[in-house]
Amino acid sequence: MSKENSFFKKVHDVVKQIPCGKVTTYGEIARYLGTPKSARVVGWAMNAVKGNPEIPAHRVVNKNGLLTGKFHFDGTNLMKNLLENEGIIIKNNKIFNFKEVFWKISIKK
DNA sequence: CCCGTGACTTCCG
DNA sequence: ACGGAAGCCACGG
Repeated sequence: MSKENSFFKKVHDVVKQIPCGKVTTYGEIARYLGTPKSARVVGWAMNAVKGNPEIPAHRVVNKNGLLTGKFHFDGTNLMKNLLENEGIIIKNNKIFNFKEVFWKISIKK
């Protein structure tokens, strides 16, 4: 209950609302939450949700569109496979059409 | 309260 | 252009 207001919960909530075939960045999420310098915490929150199929953490990449968390899924091309499955082009662990699949966070509460 | 950790980001050389 | 280092914030112990 108390944790419902935690930074993690906010990150989880945002990531869960990422539309299919779209991706976003840690910094964008952090900035949306009001803490643009807490991008690392966002990534850390991803690790906390690792194993939750309801949270598409594979849709969250770094600012350069690089699949930095790829090694955290299973150490293989799982993350790449999931993204490609949504129509996202991955080139050398990086999103080729990053700007095309980039999702601007705009949640209405 | 202090310390360590981390899937980032930015600056400096 | 490339690589290394520092800064950053939140959480757990």
